[in-house]
Amino acid sequence: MIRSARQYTRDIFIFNMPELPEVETIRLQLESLIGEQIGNVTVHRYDIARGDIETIVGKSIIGVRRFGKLIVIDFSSEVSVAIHLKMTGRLSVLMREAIAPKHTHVELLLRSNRRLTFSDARRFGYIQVIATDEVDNLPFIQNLGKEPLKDFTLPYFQTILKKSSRPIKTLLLDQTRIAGLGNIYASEALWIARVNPITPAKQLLAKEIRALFKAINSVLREGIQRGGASDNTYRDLRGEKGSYQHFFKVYNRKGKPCSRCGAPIAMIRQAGRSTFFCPKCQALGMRE
DNA sequence: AATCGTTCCTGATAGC
DNA sequence: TGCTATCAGGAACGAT
Repeated sequence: MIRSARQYTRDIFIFNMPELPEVETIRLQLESLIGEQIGNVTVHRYDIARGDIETIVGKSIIGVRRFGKLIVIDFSSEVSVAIHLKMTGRLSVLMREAIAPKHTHVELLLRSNRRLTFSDARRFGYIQVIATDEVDNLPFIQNLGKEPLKDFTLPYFQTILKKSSRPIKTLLLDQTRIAGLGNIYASEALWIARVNPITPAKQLLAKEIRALFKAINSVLREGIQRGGASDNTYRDLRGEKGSYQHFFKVYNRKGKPCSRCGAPIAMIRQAGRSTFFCPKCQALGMRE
């Protein structure tokens, strides 16, 4: 396979970005800040801090919600902040005098002498101030698909699969269909369900759909239980790693033996993303 | 309406 | 050692 004029002999460095379990881990930890009052706000980059973020000074945190991979912190006086970490965004709670992480773009000084910082090397993420009653109208939330572990049901899954000819892996990553799945958990769920990632969605067999539905829910639940996956860059609110990376069956395991059948794990590219799977026990089966 | 390709960005890496 | 091209990916956006 010719990828470029250059041959890469070593595996490429792969970031792992926050997906539903990682964002949920952070959301749970942010709940410990409920009741905190914002003393001051420092913005280092206004393209990352959208809207008039100074309006939260003096307000108290009253709740933390999650919509797919989007975090919403609700403050008193009907003000909210929507935060998307995208690839390398990170939220950290530090003591007042602690050195902020590299690439810190926004700092919230809390009245308890702690700071909540938003840092992001890639700068794809954002922190956006919005009226609480406008949160549900955010385009991202308006277009978001069903939420796994909540209202994502088997009949809904069957319906969206039947309507799509896209490769199943690509469909799983579509946030307007299913909220919160990313590259890791989509690949892992497909391995568990023994479904080939390039299978057109509408061609999945009934038993494959049921297996995949169960696998999506189980990988996300286990991801949350393990505090997310820190294959590389992800850290939680306290700067600590999750442990789900130790349980990867396919993700970032190119060439390593499948734990089920021993065949080497393959890596392909789909819609510009890397997909890891076992070519033997996730072989494309017979379709009518 | 659904799907696809491009874009944003920079740390890590390999090759020279 | 230093320089440079390449690559990773969530989701917005434009094109088909």
